[in-house]
Amino acid sequence: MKTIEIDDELYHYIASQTQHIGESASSILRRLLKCETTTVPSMVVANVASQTSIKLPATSLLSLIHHSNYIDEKKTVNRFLMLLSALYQENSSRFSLAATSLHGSKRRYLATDEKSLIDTGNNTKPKAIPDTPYWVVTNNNSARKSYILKTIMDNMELSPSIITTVLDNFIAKAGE
Amino acid sequence: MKTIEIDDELYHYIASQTQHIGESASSILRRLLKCETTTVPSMVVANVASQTSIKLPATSLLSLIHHSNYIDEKKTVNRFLMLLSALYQENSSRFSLAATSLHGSKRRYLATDEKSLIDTGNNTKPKAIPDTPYWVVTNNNSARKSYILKTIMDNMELSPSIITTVLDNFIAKAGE
DNA sequence: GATTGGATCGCGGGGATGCTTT
DNA sequence: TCAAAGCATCCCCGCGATCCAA
Repeated sequence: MKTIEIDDELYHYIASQTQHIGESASSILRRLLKCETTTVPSMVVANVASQTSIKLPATSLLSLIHHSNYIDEKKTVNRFLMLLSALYQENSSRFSLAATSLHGSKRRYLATDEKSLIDTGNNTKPKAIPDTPYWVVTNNNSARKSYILKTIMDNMELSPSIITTVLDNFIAKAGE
Repeated sequence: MKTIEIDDELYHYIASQTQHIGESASSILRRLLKCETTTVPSMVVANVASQTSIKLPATSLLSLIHHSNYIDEKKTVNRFLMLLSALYQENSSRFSLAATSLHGSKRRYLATDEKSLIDTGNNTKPKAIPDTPYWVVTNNNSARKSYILKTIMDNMELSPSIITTVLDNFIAKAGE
């Protein structure tokens, strides 16, 4: 362990990015420094929010689909996970609400633990949604992934135009 | 001013991102936390070069292997391509020199066109090195990929300690 | 016999397709 | 019986260790 000194403003910013009670500074920083990767969203939102103090809905989503990490990703699952992660960053409580009410006839689609996804189906192939307490079912086709995204976005009450943009983009990339 | 505790590895990573002698932790962190950009390797080199006008050898290489895009990448080929790309950014003329003199008994390993790699072997699976005019042969084991990296780095006359660091890291990740 | 290099083929992940259920 | 929705088997393809050739 090492100690570093940082100014108050920066300190508060970092502290505000805590995702788990008692999370260490190292853990928070590692996540934030990953921002060049997938997690742009949370940063972007945080920055925009602190600068404008106006809520700009779906900022992280829209920036994600224009971000090279997303654009260059050719596996549908990975884009799926990125979008879910961004949705969670967008509004974690609405996301949670949307998540719990979503399921198929047998399968649960989202949960905060791997096991309940494994237990409600065969070969569901659950994957953790990055920077999120959630897991998603993954063994399904692109149409269903799209459906899961749509349902969550609808429940989160994002604007219809944004939902359309995101889905059209997702489907277009999936079918090639 | 506030004090935070972080683990050693993270500390060294942050320290390695210093751009001005005596730069404060806050300053470094603010810069890193804004880096929503992506293309760190080439970016880093360009920035460092223009700001300091001192040649800092292998900066892009070392930052690459601490970068989440590299760390999180589990496919050896992709890390291989990233490293080659960083090496080219480092010094394209030395890279070119090193590239042309490198081959196996039948196969050419690097070329500026796909065809000559296909033609000098069966199933060579050439891949383009990102942000580079070069292609590499890919259908080989990790030991050979490592050998290719080593040979190029040696020919580019990077410092032995850097070469060791990069290779140890590459091999460690490959063997898991 | 040992070493170096080539490239076949085994393994694992992704997700479309086809079967099952409602 | 037909249609629609949902599940999960199974095919395909990329990676790269292993084995074969030089």
